[in-house]
Amino acid sequence: MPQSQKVTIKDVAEAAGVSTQTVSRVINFRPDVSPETKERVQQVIEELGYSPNVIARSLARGQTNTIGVIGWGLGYFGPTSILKGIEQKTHELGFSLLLSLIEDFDPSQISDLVNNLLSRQVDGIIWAVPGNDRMIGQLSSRFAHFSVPIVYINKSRRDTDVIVALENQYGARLATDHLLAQGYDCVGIITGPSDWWEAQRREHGWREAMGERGIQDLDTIKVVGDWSAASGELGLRQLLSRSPQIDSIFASNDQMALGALRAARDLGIEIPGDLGIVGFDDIPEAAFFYPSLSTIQQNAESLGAIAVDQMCNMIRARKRGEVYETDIVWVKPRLVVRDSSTR
Amino acid sequence: MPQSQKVTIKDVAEAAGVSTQTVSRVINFRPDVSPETKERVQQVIEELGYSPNVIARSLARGQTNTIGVIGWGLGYFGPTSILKGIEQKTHELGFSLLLSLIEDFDPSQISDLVNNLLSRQVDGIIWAVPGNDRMIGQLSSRFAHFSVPIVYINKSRRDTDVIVALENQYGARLATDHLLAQGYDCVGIITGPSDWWEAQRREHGWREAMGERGIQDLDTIKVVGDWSAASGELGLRQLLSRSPQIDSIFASNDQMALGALRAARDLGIEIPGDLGIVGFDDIPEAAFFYPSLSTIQQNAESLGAIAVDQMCNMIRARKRGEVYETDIVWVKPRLVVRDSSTR
DNA sequence: CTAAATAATGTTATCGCTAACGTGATCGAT
DNA sequence: ATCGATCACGTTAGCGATAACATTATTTAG
Repeated sequence: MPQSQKVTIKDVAEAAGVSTQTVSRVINFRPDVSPETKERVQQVIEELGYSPNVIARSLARGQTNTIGVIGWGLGYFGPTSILKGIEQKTHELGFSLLLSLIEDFDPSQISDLVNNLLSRQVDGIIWAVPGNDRMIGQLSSRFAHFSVPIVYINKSRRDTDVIVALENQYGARLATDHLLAQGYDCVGIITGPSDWWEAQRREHGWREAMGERGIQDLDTIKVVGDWSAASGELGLRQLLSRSPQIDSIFASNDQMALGALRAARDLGIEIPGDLGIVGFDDIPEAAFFYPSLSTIQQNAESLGAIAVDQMCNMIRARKRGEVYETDIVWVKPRLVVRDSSTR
Repeated sequence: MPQSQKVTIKDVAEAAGVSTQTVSRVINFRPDVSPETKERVQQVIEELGYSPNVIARSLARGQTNTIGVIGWGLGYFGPTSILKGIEQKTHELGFSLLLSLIEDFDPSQISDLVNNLLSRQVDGIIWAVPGNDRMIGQLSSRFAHFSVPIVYINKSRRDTDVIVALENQYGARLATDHLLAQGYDCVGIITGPSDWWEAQRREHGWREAMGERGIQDLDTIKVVGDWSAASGELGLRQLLSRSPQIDSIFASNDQMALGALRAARDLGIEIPGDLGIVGFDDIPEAAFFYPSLSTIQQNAESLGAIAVDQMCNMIRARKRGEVYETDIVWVKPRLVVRDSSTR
């Protein structure tokens, strides 16, 4: 059926004995075509294996039905799940996805990427890069007067931005409160890099919960990791040697929790008996760690899906000349209790 | 600098007092433009913030500089790394990436996806879906007369296909031989679904190594998993109850190895003392399992990168009317020895 | 000093499609 | 019978770029 020579709308029109416009009407399901003509055209389309050239259509319509994503951190469970959610929703809504990944936060590289997406005439851009809040702030003010809508995933509030974000702070509270409720008294934290928004919010939630318990001097029971298991391992060792009163740990992601698990074992510390641990993310492996890891499950795919929904709403609104306004959309994580935190 | 009203080549031409063709020559670095004109045009471009409309250019040139990827299994380390490699190389070579993910192997859905990519006029398609060999066979014969080149990652040989593949069999041999060399005598296998090419090749490598040792009745020391940790856990239990003589395990991926690790612990089996385990993939967490997991490291990113290279070669060749031929390109994995297999 | 080559532009047609407008034919209502 | 509406199309003119060819100077060679 598919052939190498490209069949154009003109070929179809000639073969069916109608004008290209009529063919166009048929393939776009427009009303003013008689049933007979429609049938005939459809049959010719079938026979010739015609399929419209989306590029040409985009040029004529001034809309590409394509959205661009800028992402980071394939290899981490959260960002990957977000991308998966974005892709699914995008296709569900009949759009295509132009993917760009960044490695680091080089502003000029990012600028190039965005310009590249814009010159490819994407209808919108989803910013799915976690991390450095200040830098994103700069970017978003630069992006503000762009010709296409932008949706950000997981960044701090700025009035003019459309944002979909996980309630990181709430998740951290869930984790910390859970440990406290289990009878642990001093919950230390292994947090992510301090300029990451996610890390900040999670730390904030922990501070809040601890503060309500009247626990002081939180900085002495906190250590900063870099999301890697190695940093979690190191982190727990530092934390325990500095503050032996710590009897439980909230780790800002599961990898660091895994590192902590390993450090504990190497130090002869029993989990959950001597030390409780809760992670964040609920990576698929977490249930199989030893002991199985309690953690905060975030539905990252839905974050991505919601972002795409927002995006399409904005595109539609803009097309009709309306203004689309939204608040931040918050997605709630939930606590998954396993062995590492229940004594 | 960037403004909402789109600036076209015409605007630039008028502002610079030249024809659009001259502007086109400047932005495409063609020789026959006088230095003065060139400079003037470039300045106007700068001032107006002009950036060419890639969609229009694609239509005129008949080439989009875009390649489509069909992927599966974000959430698994291997496939995700492949995608990452593809993305990097794609951008490095000045192409854009249209991403499509599939969930299952529904042929009609796949057909739709491919047609979608083709109607978006991609210059080539990379098939980065592991799995069912027979189905891919069908597909690739259907794809054969397509108008764009296709590169497959990790599938079995077919003469007309361009393929980049990991030496799965070799990797499995490395793993099995390593266990045997460590003094283990009976290496059981937890393999992936039997219709997956990767699973087949890995099993084959294991069979080869075991056969050379003169070990018979391999089917009794084999169990089939589904790549998940849960199936690895179950798999080890089944294997040991059926064939107690097993003293080591080659698991076809790290997740299943993790499951086996956990089953062993729950059964009171000491690793690596009583049982040696080697996985496959080298996911970042593997080094932090307890005990740390010996495994086969595959450089999946380079698989993706090579596929893109091949793709671009094919595109270039086709543009010049040449025929591009290749064999399979093989990528070698390597053994990473950790605690789970050394006694 | 003239013909041919070269350099530096402009013109025209086209890529494949759609929007906007135009044109007959049919039809019901007055 | 006349008129406007509606239907079912066709025509024309773009979308924003490039390819191919045409057109001027301006050199260069013989």
